[in-house]
Amino acid sequence: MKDRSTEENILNAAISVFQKKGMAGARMQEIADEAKINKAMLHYYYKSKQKLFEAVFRQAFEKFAPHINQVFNSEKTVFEKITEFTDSYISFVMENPYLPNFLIQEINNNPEFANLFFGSKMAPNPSRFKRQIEEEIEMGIIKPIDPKQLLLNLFSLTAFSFVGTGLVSGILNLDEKTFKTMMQERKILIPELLINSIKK
Amino acid sequence: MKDRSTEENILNAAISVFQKKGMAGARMQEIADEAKINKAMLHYYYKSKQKLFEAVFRQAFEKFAPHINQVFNSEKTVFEKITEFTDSYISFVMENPYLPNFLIQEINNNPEFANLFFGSKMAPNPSRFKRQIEEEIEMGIIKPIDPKQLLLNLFSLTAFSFVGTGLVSGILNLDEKTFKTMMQERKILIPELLINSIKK
DNA sequence: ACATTTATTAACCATTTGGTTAAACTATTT
DNA sequence: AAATAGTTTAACCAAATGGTTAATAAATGT
Repeated sequence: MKDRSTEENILNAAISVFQKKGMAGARMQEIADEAKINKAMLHYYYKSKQKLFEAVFRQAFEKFAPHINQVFNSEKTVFEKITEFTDSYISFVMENPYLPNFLIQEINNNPEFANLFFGSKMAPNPSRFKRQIEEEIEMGIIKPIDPKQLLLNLFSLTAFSFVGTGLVSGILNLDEKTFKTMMQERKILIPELLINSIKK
Repeated sequence: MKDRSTEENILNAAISVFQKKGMAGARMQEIADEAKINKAMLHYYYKSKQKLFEAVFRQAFEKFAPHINQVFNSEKTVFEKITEFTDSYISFVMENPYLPNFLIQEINNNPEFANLFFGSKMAPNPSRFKRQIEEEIEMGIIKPIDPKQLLLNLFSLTAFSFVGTGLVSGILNLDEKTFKTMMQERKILIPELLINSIKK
């Protein structure tokens, strides 16, 4: 952290606190402390906790959406998309480990609010990808599958480890180092698993 | 809900509220309202919010652990375990949709507290299952794999849909009915996917 | 240099929230 | 039936929390 503007400092502190504790668990005072400024500044730049939360949520959503859109809207083949998504998404999440959990949590807690984002232009749209799957099935490249199930498999396999870190590490007895090694291995393992299951 | 004892009513109300809103988001007043009793009763039967939360967490953990132990400690083959876990776990979670998310969330938020449970006797222990995998590999039934990765795949594919319901439904544009249909389909789809990937 | 706008702070305020208390009400015991 | 123990409630309390204010400091324009 360099010598950023106050407003940026606040947003960064808010990202850190909100993503770890969620809307309900976050405290304005803690955000102020982390940003090393007076609590009143939070309200000076962002009117309310809700508004500040919205800024954090928007930032998270905008960081996350491109990874999905890469799958939905690029020119690559399905196999390439699976491989590249897995790799880039795992790398991304390892550097933003709280982000997927934060998005999931707050979307679950406040569906109407989340729909503002799913209704917007930047919202990922799966229709093109669905068409692509149908085409590749017809061309005999991949076996018949429900595109939704394939996507759900892809998202599950890549995201769950991070969302459920604590539970997973608890059940499997993983320390942090083992966990990270496994995630690197999964960059190969997941595409292998998914591609093998659909290739003809 | 019949005409249970007050203490049971409180616990049920607490389960409902805590599982939906988490420790931080839950309000004692809301639990009292849901149990249709005075807020002081919560403290009469359970000393504090923390204690009440612990009762809810314990109940959730005790409901959840057997599904894992079924995989870890039964006499079945690996293939049978994959099939049976998927089926029973998806059924279970469809009836307790907030439970996995609740566990994951609170374990992430409070790892030291969670370790009390992972350290206890009822805590799932994967060592027997790991040995079984090694044996079946040696016997030529399944391909060489890391047991931890197999388990992680199994848990990811079954649990993520429920933990990330909102996000998944948002991205894939699912209504509740489609979601439920897909989950039924996954009882077949997931074992197929996993077994095919490891059978020799 | 002076005035004006912008940024920042310390002190406050109102509401929410977990928790307590004293009194009332309901069994249960003798 | 009186005494005792257990249950339930309304009213209350203190701390935490989101938010405001008024005064001050810093920057900017003239």
